[in-house]
Order: sequence, then C-alpha cells, then structure tokens
Amino acid sequence: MEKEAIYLRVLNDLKKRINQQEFPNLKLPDERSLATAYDVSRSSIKRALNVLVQQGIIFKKRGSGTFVNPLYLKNQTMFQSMGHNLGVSDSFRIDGEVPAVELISFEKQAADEDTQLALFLEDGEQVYHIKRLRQLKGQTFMREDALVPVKLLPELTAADLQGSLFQYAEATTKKAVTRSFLTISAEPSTESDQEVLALKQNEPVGVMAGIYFLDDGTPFEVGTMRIHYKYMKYNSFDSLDGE
Amino acid sequence: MEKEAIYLRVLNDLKKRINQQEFPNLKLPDERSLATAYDVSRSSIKRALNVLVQQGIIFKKRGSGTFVNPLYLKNQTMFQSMGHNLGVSDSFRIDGEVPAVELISFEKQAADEDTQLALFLEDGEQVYHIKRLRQLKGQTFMREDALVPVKLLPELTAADLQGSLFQYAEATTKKAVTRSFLTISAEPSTESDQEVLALKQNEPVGVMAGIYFLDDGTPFEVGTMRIHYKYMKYNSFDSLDGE
DNA sequence: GAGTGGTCTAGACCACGAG
DNA sequence: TCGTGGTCTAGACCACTCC
Repeated sequence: MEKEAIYLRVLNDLKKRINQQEFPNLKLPDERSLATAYDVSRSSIKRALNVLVQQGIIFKKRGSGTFVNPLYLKNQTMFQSMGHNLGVSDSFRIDGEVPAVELISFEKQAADEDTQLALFLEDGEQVYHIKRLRQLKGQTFMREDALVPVKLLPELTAADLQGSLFQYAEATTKKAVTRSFLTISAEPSTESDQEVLALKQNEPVGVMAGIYFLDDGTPFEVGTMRIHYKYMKYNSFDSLDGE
Repeated sequence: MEKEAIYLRVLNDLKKRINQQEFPNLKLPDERSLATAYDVSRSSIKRALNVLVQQGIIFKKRGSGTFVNPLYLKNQTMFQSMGHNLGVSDSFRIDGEVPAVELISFEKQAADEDTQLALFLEDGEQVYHIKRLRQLKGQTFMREDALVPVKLLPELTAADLQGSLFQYAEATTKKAVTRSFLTISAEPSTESDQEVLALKQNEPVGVMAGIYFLDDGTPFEVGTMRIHYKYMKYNSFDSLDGE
C-alpha cells in the first residue's frame, strides 16, 4: 500500500482550511512560509496549490500572492458537480433516484480493427458488446452501446450488467475508472430513437461518444450513448492554465 | 519579454513528433532518455509529459512506460479543441478559417436578479447585452447572446464587437479569460433558429450556456450560444485524479 | 529593493510491471 | 531483478508587483 503523498496531505489540509474560512482576507501565506509551516519543500507546496488552481478554488498572481477564489466560498454548490461527468448512475441521478437498467443484448465478439486500436487490443482479442437502456421513473432516456475487453473482466455475467459496470470493474480489478474522453454532439432522432426514447419527429438526441480509462491508463470501454435531449446536460469546467 | 519556457519547448516538440507519427509503436522513450536527448532535467520532461497527459494525448503506466493515446492519432480533429472550449474563434475554426461576426444588437441595461447573482454584481449595476451571429463560409452556425458587466469594459463600443470580445478584454484589462463553466445540452430548433441557422424542422440546435471568468476569478460574461447541430462538437477530457 | 510566484536543476528514494 | 514512472528535496535564478 502506498502511503498518502505529501502534496495530497497538504492539498486536503489547505482545502479544509479554505472551507473553514481560515483566510478571511482571501490571501494565503506565501509559498515559502507554507513550506516551512508544513515542513515540506516548496515544490510540494506548489504542487498542492496547483491542483487547487486547476480546480478553480484559488488563483495566483505573480508578484502579489495566492488568493482564494471568492466565487468558491460564495457558491460552493457550483463547484461540487464539476469534474464528475464519469458514470451514468452518478451523472443522471434525479432526485436521488438511480436509473434502472434494461439489458438488451450481451455477447462476446472479436474486436474489429477500430476497436482494437481504441482499446489497445491485439489481433483476435475479444470484447463484450453490451447494449443497454437506462430508465428513470419508467421512461427510457438513454440507449447505450459499449465495447469492453473480455480480458479485463473475464467473469462478467449478464446479471452484473444490471448494475454499474464501472463499480463492478472497480470491485473486480481494484482499479477505478477515473478518466474519460468524450465527444458531445447532437443529432436529429432516428426512427428507432423516436420509438425507444418516446421522442417526437422534430426532437433530437444528444450523443456522447467516447472512451473510458482505468486509473492506470488502460482503455476500459469505448461506447456511444444516445440520450433523450431533455436529459442531456453536460457540465464542464474549463481552464487554460499552463498552455 | 519572457523567453519560452523549456518545458513548453519540449512540449511542442513532442507534440509535433507525435503528430508526425514518429513513435510508430505508440511508445515514447523513457523520461530519463528524453531528459538526456533534450539536454534538460527529468523534471522538465515530466512537466511537459504531464501537460500532454492532461490533454489526453498520451498516458503513462508506471513500470511500463509512456504511450500515445491511439485515439489521438486516429482522430486528431477530436482533440483539437480540447481544453479549448473558451472562445468561439478558437473552438470553431475550420481549415484555419476564423468565423466572421455579425453584430445584431448591443445595449446597456440594468442587470436583473439572476444576472446579478451570476456576475457577482450589486443592485443597480449595468451590463452590456450583446447579440451576435457567427458565420463560416457565409453560413451562420451560431447565435450568441451575452451579458457583460459594464464596469469591466467601460469603453466598449459596437466596433469592438466585430472581433473577439475575449481578446478585447485581455488587451483592455490585462487579464485573460481563462476559465469557464458551461452547461451543454440540445434542443429542437425554434422557427427562428431554423431561419437564421438554415435548419430543417427536425434538425436540432446545440446549446452551450455558461459563465466565463478572468484569470483572477472575476466573472466576466454569462451567455448562451445556440449552435447548428453539425457544428456542435464538444470534446471533454475528464479526470478524477487527485480528488 | 523586497516580496512573491515561475522555472529549472541534479539527485535521491519509492512503487509498480514485466520477464 | 531491472526498467519505468512517481514523489520529494534543497537550492538557484528569473519575472512580475508593489512600495
């Protein structure tokens, strides 16, 4: 077991102190003082601070100092859901209700060339092809089509697909799904979209296509979700630092 | 003038080499070799590599090495706007062509309650209400509706709105717009959407609504963009690291 | 000029993966 | 065991802001 990194200890402590409004004038001590106070190197302080900058919680001004983002303290709810667009059961929860799952099909097949490339597979390796629907209050709001390498989850059964695939993977492989690369777009609904998602002809679907990675970088799933447009809400927090 | 940082030089060179497919097996040299080859410290190499990881272009596996994300080479256009969803002129560039701007209306008004909240304004403060269209090759692909505090840009004129508002702000205030909080969704097109964006009745619009911030955390703009669905491509790279 | 953050270095030791 | 990336240190010098 890897012990907690120093910069994470500093990070969490600083976050706690910020939340407790321990810096009433919104100015943090300078980096060298923090290094002395925590008895760590300035580099470790910088690393912790940079994560907080990345999360929009603080900002730095060269020559002046480091400051808490006033927006963070005044409107923390806005920051809570950010950076958490991973996983249907979390993102599409409504009133605390977790979406129901309907398994449409589940089969092993050989990975085609594109899939091999995307999932880092060798010739002849197999993937699960999983088609599912997600429902809230009896209404289907998402069609999901996913490909997952068989070798990552050799014991996967249809029953496991009634719940969260990511949670199953985390329990089984001891590695979390922590990264995703998604392309989000919109399209007119097809006839079959209209039927399954109860859409009118002029109503669109949101499309989220992408790849999900385990925390060690292993590609875990490529998939596409076609989503009833009323349920398609994607929140993003962008930052252009360090570019 | 600040000279280009070493890690940026390494970063750009590595990106170029990746784009030129100089690593056919998708594996990069190890960090220590790169440090020797570039004649810089390993820390600088790590910094450059970490930016590429953040951008989803490469991923690292401890004990194994550093690898190019196969998706990146397969579909680079997908990655172009990543981490760059700030600013229309950058995100919606096509073939290097910068979108043209058409100013529809531009007026000062009192901020209503929601706007005050979003932009952190006091009672009675004024905002610019700006409506613009964006065009590529003569075709309008976006309707933009924005609110900006007057006090941030007291000298703003209609002429300035023919170009990038963000660039104007950066030149005027000496602060860059580096952060955004966006909600992305899709809707059926309205009749006026169909007219302005040349959409058929069943074709949708993408909607991107959000707040933009200066790098010191000041809210700069709240706005909504209604986008022709074929131009709506939002790429996101999510990471739950260090949380 | 003093204070503060930004960049960079050289090297040490740790943790993980593969053979 | 070896190669690889991860973390951390101590210190140097630079660039910007403010007095």
